[in-house]
Amino acid sequence: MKLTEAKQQFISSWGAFGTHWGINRTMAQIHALLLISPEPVTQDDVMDELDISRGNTNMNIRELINWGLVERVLIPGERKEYFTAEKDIWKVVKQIVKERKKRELEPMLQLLDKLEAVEGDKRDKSVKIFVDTITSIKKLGRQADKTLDAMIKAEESWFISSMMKIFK
Amino acid sequence: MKLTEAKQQFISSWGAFGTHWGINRTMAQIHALLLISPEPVTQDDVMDELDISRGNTNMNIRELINWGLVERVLIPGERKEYFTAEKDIWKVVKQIVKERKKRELEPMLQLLDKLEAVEGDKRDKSVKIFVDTITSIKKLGRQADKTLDAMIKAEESWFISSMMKIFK
DNA sequence: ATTTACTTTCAATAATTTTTGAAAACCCGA
DNA sequence: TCGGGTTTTCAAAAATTATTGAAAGTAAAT
Repeated sequence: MKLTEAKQQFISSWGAFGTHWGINRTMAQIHALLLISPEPVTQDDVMDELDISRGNTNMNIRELINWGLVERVLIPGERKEYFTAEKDIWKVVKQIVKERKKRELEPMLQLLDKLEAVEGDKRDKSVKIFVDTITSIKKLGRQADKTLDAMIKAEESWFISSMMKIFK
Repeated sequence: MKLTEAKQQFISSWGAFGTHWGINRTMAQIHALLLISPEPVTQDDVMDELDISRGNTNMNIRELINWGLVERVLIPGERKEYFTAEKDIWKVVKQIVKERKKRELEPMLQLLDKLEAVEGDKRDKSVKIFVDTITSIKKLGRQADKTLDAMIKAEESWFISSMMKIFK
């Protein structure tokens, strides 16, 4: 397979992959493009390469910056902005985990705390099953939260070797 | 907070949560409803409770069955079908992990294998960065694959205590 | 064999999400 | 402060995804 074709396949599947994870296709594609670009690229490069509008490109690049996955790069003497993606995949994964934890897991845990305190007699079956469900989701959620915290702090090599020990 | 209100909040946030994970809102809501229902429920119960149409209810229940999260229950003497969700949250998580691994991670790893074998000279910078990116994604992906396999097989208590050891 | 109770399908519609592109804002240098 | 290159915004349009509901399908009961 030729490089050009391989790049396109990568970009398009990374995009499809993204949609399964609540990330929009274009944002994931731009990320993929930046990941495999040796040099920083401009908005116009992205527009040309992926054939999308200026507005769309701009919004999604900004969103990637919010996620901490892409950075602006200023090239001395150049007026245009250039962009580059973090290339260390382990860092990328940690960054995504960190953001999603903050945006999704933490609010969910807060909600569960509130819901667990529902009024009612636990001898009532529907109260019991509700509270039990909430409690067990919370328990697992808290464990996940701790585990992810540790992961965010971990070095890749340390993390992987720990996993190896457990899972052989 | 009253049980009725708590239930509604749970259902609605579980639905919102689902959308961040590539699951449609309704499917997640039905799942939430079944999770907190002490007894098996019928399609009509779901329709009434969530105020959605028959067709929609039917499709999403079937999808939950495909995911292995919900089961049909036949009640002797009753003509109607009843449905019930797996209540053990650890099993639910394992089931979801198993399905998503099969549907997403495995195909991605296969693609990466193909892409890694791209033609071209690694002294060419754009070839090098492409191959390096693919290789490192693959490496992490394979580790995740193994880890998830171990998790799928694990007992909750064993799994959690292993995690505790690593992450204190 | 027909009725009745229920389930499934799917074309049409509605809702939501994404994308566009032109206008406005921004920013640097002259 | 003006001009031109660049970025950002956002209302409108397009694309995608979810939902409806009526008709078709299925199968137990009579």
